[in-house]
Amino acid sequence: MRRFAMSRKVTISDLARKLNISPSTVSRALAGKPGVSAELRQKVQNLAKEMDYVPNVAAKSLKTKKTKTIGLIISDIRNPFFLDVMRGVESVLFPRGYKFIVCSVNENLEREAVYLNWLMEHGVEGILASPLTTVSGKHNGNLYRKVARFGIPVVFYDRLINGIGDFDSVVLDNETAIADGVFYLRRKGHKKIGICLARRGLYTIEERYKGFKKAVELLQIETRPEWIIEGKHPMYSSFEKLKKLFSSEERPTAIISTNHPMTRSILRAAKSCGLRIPEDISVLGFDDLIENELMSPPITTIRQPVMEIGRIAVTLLLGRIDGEKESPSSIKLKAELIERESVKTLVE
Amino acid sequence: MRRFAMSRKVTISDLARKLNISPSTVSRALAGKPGVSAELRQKVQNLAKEMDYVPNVAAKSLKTKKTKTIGLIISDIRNPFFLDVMRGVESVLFPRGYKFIVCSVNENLEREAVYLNWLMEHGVEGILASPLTTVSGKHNGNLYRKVARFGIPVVFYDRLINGIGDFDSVVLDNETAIADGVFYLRRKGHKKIGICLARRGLYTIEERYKGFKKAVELLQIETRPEWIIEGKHPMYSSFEKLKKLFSSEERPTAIISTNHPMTRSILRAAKSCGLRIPEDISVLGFDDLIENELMSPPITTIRQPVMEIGRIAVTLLLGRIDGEKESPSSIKLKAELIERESVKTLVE
DNA sequence: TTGTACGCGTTATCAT
DNA sequence: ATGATAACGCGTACAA
Repeated sequence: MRRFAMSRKVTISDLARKLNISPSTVSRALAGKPGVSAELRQKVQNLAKEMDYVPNVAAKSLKTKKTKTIGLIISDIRNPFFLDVMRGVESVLFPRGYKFIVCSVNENLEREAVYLNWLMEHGVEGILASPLTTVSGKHNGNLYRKVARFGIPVVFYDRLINGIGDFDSVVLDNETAIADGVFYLRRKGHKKIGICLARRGLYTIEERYKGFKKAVELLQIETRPEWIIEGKHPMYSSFEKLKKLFSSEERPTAIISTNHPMTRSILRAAKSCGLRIPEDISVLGFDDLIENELMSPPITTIRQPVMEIGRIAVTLLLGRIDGEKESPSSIKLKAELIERESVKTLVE
Repeated sequence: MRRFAMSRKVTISDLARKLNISPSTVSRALAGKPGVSAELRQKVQNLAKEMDYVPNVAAKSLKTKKTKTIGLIISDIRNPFFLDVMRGVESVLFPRGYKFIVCSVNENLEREAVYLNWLMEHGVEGILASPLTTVSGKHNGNLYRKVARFGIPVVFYDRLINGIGDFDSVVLDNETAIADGVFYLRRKGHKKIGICLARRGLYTIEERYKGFKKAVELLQIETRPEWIIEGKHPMYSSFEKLKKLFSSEERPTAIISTNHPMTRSILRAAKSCGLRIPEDISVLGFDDLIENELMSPPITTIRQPVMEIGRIAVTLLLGRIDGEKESPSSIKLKAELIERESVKTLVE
């Protein structure tokens, strides 16, 4: 099989020349557009395969403005939450021929900005984003607006930016999720409940905290400032505070987590303090990975429908890409409480 | 601040016209190339910012053949292994201004082929791949070769394709990893050892199996066909076989896992059979996620340097992209045995 | 230092 | 049904 050494890539014009027809006909034939006889089309397609023709997306998108690519902005790649989001996203993107660029911004505003600019330059057709807000309330809202003005639809998932309502979004009903958790604990007889806020400022965490406060007030449950553990930058590091709390006599009977890494911290801290679960302290986890089931004891947890979030968000996005003009939809999904064995039933 | 309604995107020519200079000068000014006076350059850059100029990568790459993008082929997105690979990859890509497209082929040959073609069309500058081989020995070797001929460098990570040596690669020294595990178990007094092969045919798994057989023979350790558990399609599903093995009186004293999902299956099966670890059976895990540490007991495991694999692979790739012409390097990394509490010390 | 002219590979428009 | 031509936005060799 002879083949040009390390030659120039074969283009539509090469095919055209070889067949003594015009490039436009080749283009039509390959694109499956009308206006080419069936036989000619066949010949073209055969030759294309034979000559290893590979279409050039850059040239194509210069003309059509389509790249069949979207951007996926992830707030912290270390959180396995996003693995499931990616699965959900991928499952609808692949069949439609879309690719995605992963942008892990690591809770860093500048990185988010850099990536947004890259995505614009790259010509992605849409962006799925879990946007960042710092403790001091800073965010890239204006940049997101610029992206939208630039003609690139954006869908927020998992998180929102406060005061920016003109985007589609898919998030968990965070308040209710935690409130339901508190109700559950109360039903199990718990009246002293603490909570671990993975990181102040984050949309999800603040929402969950709101739910906690509301429920606690409603049920007139005791809680104390020392029982509200706040994570700090970097995430995953409220370990020491937890140990201190767990060593104290004044600890609550149950503690609620607000995301998966935080659940891990809680378990680790309990372990290192020699506390048994649920005998010495009850734990209500957040997020549900397989490991929760494997633990001893298995962890009772608040499960969010993660793949669903990804799937719905990307479906919304593709709708916009296809020209959907409705006003923005704000979707809130319900969490589910998975009962296992990390919460003790207290006698009243 | 007046701004054109929903106007055409601003291009280099727009900037040029506004400043009464030529597009080429604008191009040079923006690209930081010599041949423009400092003041003019400033003026251009200011105007660019003011007018929200966004460079068009498609047009640029049509000229330069550079997209600042690579493809990352992942064999199964459900395996958290790849989260760490992505972290490693990202950590060296981001500072260099490269983006990456994630392609999860889900152990499916056709999907791998589809993605490879997309990546070629898309004009990625390089591809990082964990290539697939089926039980029957099929693989996309020829397609990978075509990609290479097409001028796109490929680096294999985690897995290789048998008989295809003309690519750079970064993999674990799988044989030694498992062999060392066997030695370790033997030192702890174990003489009846089983192994769980996550899925036959996969490069990594077969290599690990080789290491097992060699070590077992060398040490003259007893093993039986029933103690070699084989996963089947779909992955993660040798659960029933494990339960059968664990319920039998004839079970080994220790069992070795060959990847993370398999470790989970083992633990789950042991649990459902009421076996205590390590009293009733010792478990040597493979891969190390945080959860291993949180388990009761914490899992002794073979840890591969996952982020390193990603980091080295992408570094190799960027080298090729930069024109490195050396002959392919095959890098093998060593695993590390993390001793925790899931392996019992047997009296001799 | 700056401008002119062309081409990258493709598609869309208009003509035949 | 097919062909000719222009245009997408940018970089670059060459000219000035």
